[in-house]
Amino acid sequence: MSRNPGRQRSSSKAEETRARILEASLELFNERGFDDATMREIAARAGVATGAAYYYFASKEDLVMAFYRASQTEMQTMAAARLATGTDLRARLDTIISGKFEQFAANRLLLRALFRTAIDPDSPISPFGDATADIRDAAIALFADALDGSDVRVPKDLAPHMPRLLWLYQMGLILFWIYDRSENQQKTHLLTAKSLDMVVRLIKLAKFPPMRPLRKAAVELLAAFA
Amino acid sequence: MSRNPGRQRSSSKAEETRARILEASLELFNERGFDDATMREIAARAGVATGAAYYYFASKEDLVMAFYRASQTEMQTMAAARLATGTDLRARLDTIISGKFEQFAANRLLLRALFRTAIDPDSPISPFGDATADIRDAAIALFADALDGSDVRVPKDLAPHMPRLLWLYQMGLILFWIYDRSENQQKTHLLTAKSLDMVVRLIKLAKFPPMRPLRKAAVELLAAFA
DNA sequence: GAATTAAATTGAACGTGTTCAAATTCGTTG
DNA sequence: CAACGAATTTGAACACGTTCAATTTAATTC
Repeated sequence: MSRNPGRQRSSSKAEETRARILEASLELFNERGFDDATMREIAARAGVATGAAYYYFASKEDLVMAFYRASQTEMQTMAAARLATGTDLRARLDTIISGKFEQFAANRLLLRALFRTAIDPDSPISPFGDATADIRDAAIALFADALDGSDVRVPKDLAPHMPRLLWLYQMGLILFWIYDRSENQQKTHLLTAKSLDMVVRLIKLAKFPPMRPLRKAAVELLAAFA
Repeated sequence: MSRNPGRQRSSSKAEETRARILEASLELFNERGFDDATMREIAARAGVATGAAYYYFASKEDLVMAFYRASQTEMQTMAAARLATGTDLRARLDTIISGKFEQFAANRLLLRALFRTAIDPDSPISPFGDATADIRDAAIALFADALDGSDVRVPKDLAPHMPRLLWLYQMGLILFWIYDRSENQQKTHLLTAKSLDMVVRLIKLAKFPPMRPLRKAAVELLAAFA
């Protein structure tokens, strides 16, 4: 819907209406929270009728997803640039994860709403669902980059699963962030720092013989759920 | 509201109406799922007007919470009984975890709805919130029992954190179960079996020298978030 | 440039969860 | 037992997210 119609340039008029609705919704979500912002009010602020919002967005939740998708691409370019230098794995992972939290910080109310609906498997914005596959793949690819450009050698059997595993780890941190009531979510940042140490240490340990049976079990498990 | 009014016995008439509404809601939630069961239909099946449901329950979600509260105590006592025999750690953990899934199985649709509200940090039934501390502590104590009665020796520094860690692991499995669309949730059971192998292996490995720095880091992290 | 097709926009209407003033039931009191 | 008041029950009404037939606007075709 409204994907570039291919006629003229990029159908500027409609594109602008869509942008106005999205912008109005983000404002209201962050002002009042997801539940207390009404579609009627969003449409009114964007200067269109109620139904227009549904012409451009499938649902109220879809507005949040549009924001999420937009911020993911922004993240993409941001991280790609920052990832250009340095080979230290911990620093590279921190770039991605802390970068994401920086982005999240400004839209906490909105993202809490996102996660609440996202947790429902039937929701189109479930982070594990089909509809968000593109976003998820892009995020996972970022971790693959971080690994590839680093000086750490991941065992061959584990390597193909590692990006997905790191993405899952990040999701866990985000879940913690949702619950984190500490000022500026410093608890999350502390957890990120400390757990990142462990994660990197674990990756480096993975290649040594005593870890072999554990690693094999892990790989077998990961393969079964690919 | 409607807590024992203290006059006569337990105000049998009202109590029965309340029970009828709760029963009707559980039926409909499991028949159609949370979203497709309407309050009007629930009230109709219970033989009362729509508003009556709101006299006894604060909201539609509160109906799910009422079920959760009722079934929670049953869960604990059941698992405790089964834990009486055997010293194999893996078997003991499996008793707790698989036991929980057995009880979950009958009310899958309903529990999915529950989780949706529970994930909201502001919800009174958030599994990480203050209001559910007693339930959570009981569940964690169950894992402490499983460890204590087993033949596996957990390193002293790690031991006090282990029950909470296992509870967290169980929460992860439950999250997976929520999403698991496979028949009879066999994927969850496969994941439980395989990951349980890894968990037990990791616990047994934890005491060996090469793991010491990693273990220390883990303990430090756990201590910071106690 | 008129006719035709597609895109964009409208706002009333539907079914929902929830609220609430009014009506009813019921135990208690005088 | 009459009367009072609290507990219970009712169903219309409200605001919401969402849908959709109808209308307007823009683009394309001949």
